[in-house]
Amino acid sequence: MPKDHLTQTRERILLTAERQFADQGIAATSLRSITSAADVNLAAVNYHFGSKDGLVEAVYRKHLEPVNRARLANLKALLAANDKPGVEAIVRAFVEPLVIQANDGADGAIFTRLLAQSMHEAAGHVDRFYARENDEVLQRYRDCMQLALPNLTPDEICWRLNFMLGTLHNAFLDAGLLKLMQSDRHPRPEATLEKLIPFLVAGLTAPGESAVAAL
Amino acid sequence: MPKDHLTQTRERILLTAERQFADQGIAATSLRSITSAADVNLAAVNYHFGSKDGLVEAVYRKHLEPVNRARLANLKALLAANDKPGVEAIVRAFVEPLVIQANDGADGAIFTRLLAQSMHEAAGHVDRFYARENDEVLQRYRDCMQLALPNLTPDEICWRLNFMLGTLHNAFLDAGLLKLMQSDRHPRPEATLEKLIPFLVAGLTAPGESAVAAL
DNA sequence: GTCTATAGAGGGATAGAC
DNA sequence: GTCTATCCCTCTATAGAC
Repeated sequence: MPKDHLTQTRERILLTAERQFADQGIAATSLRSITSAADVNLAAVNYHFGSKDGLVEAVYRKHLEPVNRARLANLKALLAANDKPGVEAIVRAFVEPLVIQANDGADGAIFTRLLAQSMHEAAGHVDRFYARENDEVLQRYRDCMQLALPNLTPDEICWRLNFMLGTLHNAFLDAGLLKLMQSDRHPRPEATLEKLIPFLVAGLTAPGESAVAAL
Repeated sequence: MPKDHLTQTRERILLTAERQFADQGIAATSLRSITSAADVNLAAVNYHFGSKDGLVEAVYRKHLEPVNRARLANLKALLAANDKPGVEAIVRAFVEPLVIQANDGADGAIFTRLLAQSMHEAAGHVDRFYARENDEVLQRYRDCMQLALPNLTPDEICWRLNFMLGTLHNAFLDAGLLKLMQSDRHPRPEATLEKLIPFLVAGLTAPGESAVAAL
């Protein structure tokens, strides 16, 4: 019994929704707009996802869970192979899953754009799910980063991880304002990654307060 | 004839709007919500601003124009005093107006949060105004940054300015995910600035492609 | 310049037939 | 699992009295 295309409707909604959410924002996207573009019935959203919020959470879960699983696995492997990993290795362990995700089929790159919005739509739908999902991952990376950068205070580590997240999310936002300034319209995720790594590594390893005070 | 409180209604709308836009996002904020919180009549928005879009643009104009004026003035002063400014000086010239703005009265800090959303609501209201307003400023800073970092390709300068913008906007986003990780709930803008500068300067001055190729 | 009242569009959700 | 039809709500914008 092939069940494959029994879920076609559900998948079509999901694919169309993530595209429109990323393009227009979640609040500005109506279920009617999604279902008509996906060529499915309006009521199907509520049947398959319960509500608009349910659909939003499904979109996030679909993409965010694999990324965070990979981040945790990478970190574990890194710590198993080396009891004091370098900063660049840690950054790559965190960022590469996002690049892999961005290259995953036609819809992967769309989600990276959506991700950039997530930090701001905090007041709304995502809030609890998104924050909780990321919290564990960030705590582990914070601890590992502290190992790699013992000269920085825990406080400073938090600041810099926070900066890194901001940089990261905006970097994949379809090049942000970059397109206003040059010709390269749609950089591949790998190209962005290779520009990003030196910037992040240098920022993270910059001399901190204690180093300045030591002068 | 004191005209001061003849514009009270207009000001109240503006103040309430920027707060709610920053908290909930523009699309998710209704004129009803604004006018009832501001204790003014619903129709007053259309009288004073023409439309919701008009109100949005007024909020942006109010805060963004002074910031960008200061950025251009700072850059001009910097180039007048020194024909090859340092990276840190350039970064400060760009970022400090934002900090000053964030400390401007009760509503300044609110706008910095709104600013972080602007890169993502591009599809909507702000688009043309916000992009055009920032474009000139960014071009001048790009040119100046190229002077300070002659080893980087123009392409690389653009990437890094873009990264800087992402970092910057998220940094003032009410500390983003930082609050999940530690106790310091509402860092002052100056505190954020001092953490931010070393991160940005290090990232911007990191060795680039040409430097790597030279090895 | 401020108000009430309402037009007119569009939103999410659901009941019930198939 | 899919569809139509519809309920009920909220939204922006405006007309017109004061």
